[in-house]
Amino acid sequence: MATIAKVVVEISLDREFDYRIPAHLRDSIKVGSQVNVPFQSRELRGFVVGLSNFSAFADKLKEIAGVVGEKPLIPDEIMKLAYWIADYYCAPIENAVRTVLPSAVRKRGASHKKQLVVKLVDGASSSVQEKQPALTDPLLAMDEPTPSAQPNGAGCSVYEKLPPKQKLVVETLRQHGTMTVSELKERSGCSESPIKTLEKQGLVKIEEATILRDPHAGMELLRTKPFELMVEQKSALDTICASMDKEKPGTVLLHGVTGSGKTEVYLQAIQYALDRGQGAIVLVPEISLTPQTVDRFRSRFGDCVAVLHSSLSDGERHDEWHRIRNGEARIAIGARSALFSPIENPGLIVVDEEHEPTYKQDEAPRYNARDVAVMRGHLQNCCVVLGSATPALESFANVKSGRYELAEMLMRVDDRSMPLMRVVDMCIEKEKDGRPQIFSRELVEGIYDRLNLNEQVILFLNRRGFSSSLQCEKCGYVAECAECSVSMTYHKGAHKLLCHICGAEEQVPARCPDCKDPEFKYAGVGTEKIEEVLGKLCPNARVARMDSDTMRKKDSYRTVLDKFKTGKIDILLGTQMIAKGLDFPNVTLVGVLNADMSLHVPDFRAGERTFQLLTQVAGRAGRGEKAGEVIVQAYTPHHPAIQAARSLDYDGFCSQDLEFRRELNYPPFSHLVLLTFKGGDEPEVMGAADRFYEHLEAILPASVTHCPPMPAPLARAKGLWRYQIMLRCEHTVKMTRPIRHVVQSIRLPKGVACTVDVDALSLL
DNA sequence: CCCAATTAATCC
DNA sequence: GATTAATTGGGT
Repeated sequence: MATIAKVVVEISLDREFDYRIPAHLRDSIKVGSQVNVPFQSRELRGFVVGLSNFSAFADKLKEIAGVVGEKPLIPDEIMKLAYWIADYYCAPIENAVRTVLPSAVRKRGASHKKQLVVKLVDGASSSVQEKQPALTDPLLAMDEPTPSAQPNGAGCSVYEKLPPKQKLVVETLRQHGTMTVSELKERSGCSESPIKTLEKQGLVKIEEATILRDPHAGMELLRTKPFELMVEQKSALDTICASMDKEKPGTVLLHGVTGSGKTEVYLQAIQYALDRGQGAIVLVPEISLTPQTVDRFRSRFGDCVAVLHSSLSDGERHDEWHRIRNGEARIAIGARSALFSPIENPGLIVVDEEHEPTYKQDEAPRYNARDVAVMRGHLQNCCVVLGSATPALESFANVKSGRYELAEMLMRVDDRSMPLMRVVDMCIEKEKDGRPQIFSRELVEGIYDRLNLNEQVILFLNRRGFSSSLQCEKCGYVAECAECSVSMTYHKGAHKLLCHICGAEEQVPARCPDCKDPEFKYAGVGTEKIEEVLGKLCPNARVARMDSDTMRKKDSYRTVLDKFKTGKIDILLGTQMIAKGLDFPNVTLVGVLNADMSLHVPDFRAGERTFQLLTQVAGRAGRGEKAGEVIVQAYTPHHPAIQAARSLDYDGFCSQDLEFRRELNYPPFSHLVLLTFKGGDEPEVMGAADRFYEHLEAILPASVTHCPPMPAPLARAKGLWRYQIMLRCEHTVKMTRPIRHVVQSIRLPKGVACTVDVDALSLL
């Protein structure tokens, strides 16, 4: 029996501390237990991460003061995951432990809600029906009404003699079963006194019970049955199930074009896991933006799904977590952090839209949930499915190298064809009219045609605001943010200049601050401007703009989409947020206004991102009976990323982009680690980066590609200067081990901070 | 040579 | 992160 516990405390020290386990706690302390420990002069909370009989600090050991809860909060496998994350992503272990356990569970005072409930005493009425737990068969239809009690009871004479108010209370309880005092008061319309009297007479009981805060209360969904699968879907499902049957299940990359029915494959694969007595985890990129997908899981599996929505309250989150922990929920669905749900014996982990950068956390630990999912699958002998219409090149490469299996679905369901994509060369348009155009003639005609046919249009431009800069025509002055190295965006609606990096607001100057000229040039078009132009182009069309400016209010997203679905909007105009997941059958034209924009960012993934974006946006068209069309406007129409998207040639795009990446030793041919130094004083930041690099260079193995620090593409943000060191190597440890060493050995000047981003996705 | 202020070291 | 020990530096 272990006498020493290794503990990480809640403050970020990145190390373990040894404590003696007092005899009376020997049985209750396990790896993963939350404990209170004396630390210097105070008491801290921490987690037991290991047990031992020896300690190098035997002379100064203190005793664990107490343990929180009976069962360890962190199961073994999740603890192993936390360790792997801390190690691989160069993060403090305490940070990783914190990440795998929601704060709603970890924090002091996190508990189940206790309330007083009123219950009919047995025998008081023989006809009372207890509410049945609908756990047994997930395929049973849920929408059948629970049989209600017969109105006249079993001829109970005591009941007949009750005063009317008390009669009403008993009747309410008979119909709806046990409920809280307040609910009972509301439903029966009585005050508390008749309930109290009934209690005195022994007809009802008032007792304390734990109440589950149900985030889906009152939102019953019709249960669905598995659909008949198409040939490709069936074969994909077979691949997944075969993998699950293996002794060592693997990772399956499910490459399915938009509309090929990936979700139904997930659903049936999960059913297979449930049938084997296993659970499942489903990760989606942005859960608040995919209510339709989430609803499909709930309507197939009902209450054994725990939805870890970002808008849950701490209490709801706490309860959902415990519903998973005690096995009541067998399926967890949510964003990134849902990966750490304590699903016991998971048989399947699904990562939907695996290429999405939102799976990467942008604070320590900077983990990628897709890659950690593969790791969890490996640790728990569980199959992992990565689904996407445009898999990341990293995943594609893992198929090629044989690490992942591939399942492909290249046909849309119901025999629909992929939309036809046309690329319009905006340079030619410019020559025709002598000046840059926002809309090409083809796109304008396309819009008019669709409006005449009463069909709908989606227009996509990935830039919000009215114009991306405000420039003086005379002297060339451009309004820039005081804190960041970017120009201020002009927002016409708010009549403000906004910084899209730090959010700073400024008044729009009446005249140029330098030369006092009152004329400004509005350069770079945003969605706000498009909305204005559309108003002139087609004054009768009903246009809705969707970007983070118009989506400020909580449910405006749902409101606009509902309006679009019911045909109250003709043209939906928006940024990123309308690129994914939307499924509107009446949309027959999708226009992409400036496809080059994402191509010209200084990032080796620019081509890949553009290809993905165009493919995803195109997938919004032609999802109904009528065929869809996509018009892409670009200044570099012949760019391989645009051409590949046009001809729906995923493989072709990959082989050509991989060629360029191989030459420069970029991922997926290497792993990439990005070190960023930030601070308020530029020379100091530069100096710190240089000094770090000197130490690092001296101990880096020859296989690591590296060059000296340079200013980040975004040289300054939120008042901080940024310098970067980029490292590339086939093996991550060859970079992270030396980095760890330098981080621990040299001290950065006060006011300069360093972040380590392993497998960085954003290079800004 | 003193004391405040800043910086480094430690926590089991 | 918070406390304590060590070091600095400007004053007399």
